[in-house]
Amino acid sequence: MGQTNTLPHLHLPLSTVKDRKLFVGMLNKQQTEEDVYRLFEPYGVIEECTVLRGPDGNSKGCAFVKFSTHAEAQSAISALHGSQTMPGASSSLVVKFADTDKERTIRRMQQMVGQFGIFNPAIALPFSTYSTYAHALMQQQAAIMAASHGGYLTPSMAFPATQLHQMGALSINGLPPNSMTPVSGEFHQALGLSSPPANITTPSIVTPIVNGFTGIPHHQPNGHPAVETMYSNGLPSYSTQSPTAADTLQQAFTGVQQYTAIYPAGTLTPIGQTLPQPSQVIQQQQQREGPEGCNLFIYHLPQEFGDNELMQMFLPFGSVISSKVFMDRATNQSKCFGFVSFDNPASAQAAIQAMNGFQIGMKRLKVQLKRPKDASRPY
DNA sequence: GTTGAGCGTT
Repeated sequence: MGQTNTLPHLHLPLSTVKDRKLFVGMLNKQQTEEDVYRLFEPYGVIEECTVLRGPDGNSKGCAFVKFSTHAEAQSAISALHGSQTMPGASSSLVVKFADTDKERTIRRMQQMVGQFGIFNPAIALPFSTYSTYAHALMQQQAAIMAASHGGYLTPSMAFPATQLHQMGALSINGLPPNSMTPVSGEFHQALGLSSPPANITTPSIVTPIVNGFTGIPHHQPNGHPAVETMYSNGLPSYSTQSPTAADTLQQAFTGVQQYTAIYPAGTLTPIGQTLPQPSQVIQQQQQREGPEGCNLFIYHLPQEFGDNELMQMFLPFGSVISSKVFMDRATNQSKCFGFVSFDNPASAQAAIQAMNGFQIGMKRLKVQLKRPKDASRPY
């Protein structure tokens, strides 16, 4: 005897909203409630259908659809998730159960950390009753994270205060450190940030190997020219610079050579850092820009450069707090520009002086301060 | 060919 199509409300306690409410993503911005309704109608009785919109009324490209039963919602997922790509959408339709309240709370905290570096839930959340709840949630999350790491890693052990500062974790002014530290640690783990975002110290392996740009011959299996060959065609334009600058540049490119030799394409691990176990590979893209005057825009990067090669190239000028090469999403190819952020403006200026106009192959790097996003703000 | 995207949780 198999299952029969019993009506859920006969046996289950009143069906909770969350197990029959769906989040729908990857709609296009033109699709209305009615369009979404028609899409989901075949799979059950729809009690609610809402397209999420911004303040200006424009669709955010996603929606909520609430069915009358869990089974209907599940069947819609099975039938529709990934089934099609809406015109103008960047990937196929997403249909999944909507976040629970807990997940929503955590998501909000993550957003606030990403935007403001706020790690104190009493500040991050608008109401104190929520902050108590959030704190409990974070402890729960921290326990899970700790368990998955073998339980030995605490944030306070993993990060010196200076490094936390670089990461933007201690950015609340006017709060005594001892009021923040315990909370920030738990929060840090709750957000899955238990490994540093980048190797901030200069890798020791760069230092001893300074032999010029012809480098160590090695071949890459993918048929791309090895990165170091790009620097072997003549000494670039920095020859008028001081010997100190030249040394620094040699270190930079030797770093790239060493890096690519050890970690061929695609790995995310900076040199000098042990390869993480898969369970430790956690999203670490929260941090973005550094302070004003610390963020560089770099254009004409070699096609082969990824985030880590970019970082290696700029590490000799200071503490790189982030590096990002823009990729074409469709082709997964570099767009040959990117960003590097330092923790202080002097490093950024030193990097500009040394690297702007640097010739690589047929191109010269453009290295300049990133344009501020509010560049032409009126008043 | 040019500035931190994208995927969005009421």
